[in-house]
Amino acid sequence: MLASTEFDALFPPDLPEPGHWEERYPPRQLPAGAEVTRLGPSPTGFMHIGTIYIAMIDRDIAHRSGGRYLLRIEDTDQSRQVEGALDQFARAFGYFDLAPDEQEGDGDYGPYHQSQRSAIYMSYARQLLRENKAYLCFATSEELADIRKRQQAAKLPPGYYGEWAIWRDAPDDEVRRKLAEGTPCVVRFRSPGVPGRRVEFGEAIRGQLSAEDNFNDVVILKSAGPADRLPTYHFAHAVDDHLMRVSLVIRGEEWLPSVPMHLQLFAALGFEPPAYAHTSLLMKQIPGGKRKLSKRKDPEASVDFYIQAGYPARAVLYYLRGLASGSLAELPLDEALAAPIRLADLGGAGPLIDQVKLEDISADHIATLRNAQILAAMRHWAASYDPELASVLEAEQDLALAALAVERDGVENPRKDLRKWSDFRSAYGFFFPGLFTPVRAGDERLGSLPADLVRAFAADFVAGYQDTADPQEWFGQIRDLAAKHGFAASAKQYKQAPDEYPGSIREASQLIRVALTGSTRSPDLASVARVLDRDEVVRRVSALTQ
RNA sequence: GGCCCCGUCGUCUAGUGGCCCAGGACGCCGCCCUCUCAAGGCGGUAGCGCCGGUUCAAAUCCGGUCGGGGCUACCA
Repeated sequence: MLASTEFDALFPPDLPEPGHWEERYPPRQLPAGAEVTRLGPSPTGFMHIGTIYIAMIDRDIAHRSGGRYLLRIEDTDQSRQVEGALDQFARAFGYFDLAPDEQEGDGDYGPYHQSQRSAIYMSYARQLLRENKAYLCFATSEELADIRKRQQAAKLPPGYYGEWAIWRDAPDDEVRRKLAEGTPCVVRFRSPGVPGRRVEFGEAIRGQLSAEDNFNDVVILKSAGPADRLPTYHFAHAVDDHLMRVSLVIRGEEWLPSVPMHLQLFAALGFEPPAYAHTSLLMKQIPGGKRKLSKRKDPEASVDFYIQAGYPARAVLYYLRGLASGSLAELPLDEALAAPIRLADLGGAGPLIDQVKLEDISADHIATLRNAQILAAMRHWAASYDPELASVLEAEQDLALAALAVERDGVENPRKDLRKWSDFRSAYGFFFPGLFTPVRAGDERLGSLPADLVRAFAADFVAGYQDTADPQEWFGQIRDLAAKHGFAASAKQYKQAPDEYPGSIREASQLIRVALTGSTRSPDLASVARVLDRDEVVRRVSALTQ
């Protein structure tokens, strides 16, 4: 093994000792039982909905226990960095109201970007080197690929261990020569594990687990520039979660297999390991089965998908909460959002994201909102995602409120035709003259009714139109005209002798419906007509006569 | 391949040895309401992966098996 001074020469001369960081980041003064949780997203693209899922759990557990929930940006892979990712993170936290208690610029345990913590990682790596708990490895990617190939051929576990760990016990002179040549190297952890040995550890969701101990000499410091070397996830996890005094690490299940290795790292560094909870992965249904929601392939994996479509944040949170804990899904939304999430209630199996269920929940939620609340949310959403609609809503707020009141105010079961804000245009857009194009006779939406009949009916309707507030009376106008123009009085009657009528009262109503709403499906016509007001009704039905 | 996690209706789940020939929600189907939708009401469809074992009794405990998912990078 090289002398300490030789290792020291690999790092900046003024690099502090670990003790410095221990003092700089003292244990937190928190009540007993308080949990400190952390969210560690990587800015390698849009935020995954699973990240919001975990953030919700992180915050819930931290706050309920009197602890803190912090955000650490895990940007140790500069090559995968994506422009604008941080902005999107902020947008996502804002939308779901999951802002962390502590993050860059707001907290005593920063920096909260791993790329800015290089000196810290190097201090601890140097310490491990001096203690012979880590070593320098000069293996090239070609050599590593070759090792892997041979291991595969020999049906051996892949990895850097035993005889394959060519630099683990390399002669000092060999190491010195490579160093002198300036050959790039990484720092590897000298794993104390041996193949076949088992370890046990507790896990907050799954209980007591056991696994084969890690015997892989994982990379802890990557080889990039000598000035500020960056750590791998594993090393950063141990160092940061210790120094940030995190007590509970909640992360995705994909990390479960590396727990034995992480435990070795904590032990080698002399750190108390945190408690672990590994949430099951959110899955997507695919033809052959299911797989984890993929950032690359699945638009619904992105938080932006939910924000753009305009699913209310509370509905999404409620849905995710139900996934986390089945009993919470049985509770009404407000109660469920207020109830605690217990780690032990989380399932071990990965749930399929069910868009239809989310829409049902969302529609139910929107149905409970007051018209003014919906309008406010709509305007906020439209400002970003539908500017034309935004300006219409801005100009016609009273009309919007009146439209939203249709079959929602003063009824026992309110309309549920809004599942997300982007539904508004198709469900309510027709109320606004600026968004409505009058329908003319011959339009295919009118079905098979002869154009002449449509014109005559519309002309009669306009001529005698009474803007009455009584729905029965209002529909009476259509009934009378339907009879006059030879429509059957009921669908049943029409069905019995379809050749004798152009249609029934149903088709007659449909004619007016299409004229007023541009659609064959709409809310109660009499109510719609009241909101549109007399002139607009006449204008729209008159269009049919042209 | 090796290691790890998981396995109740199509989906999310309740269920911690008798209360379960398995309950709820979403979906789907039917009926009712009805000027069309969205709803709402009523009814229905559908599941303990399989095989052994323990037990008076198993969805529940044990073993095996099969299946699904994850990990196996100087990505996180």
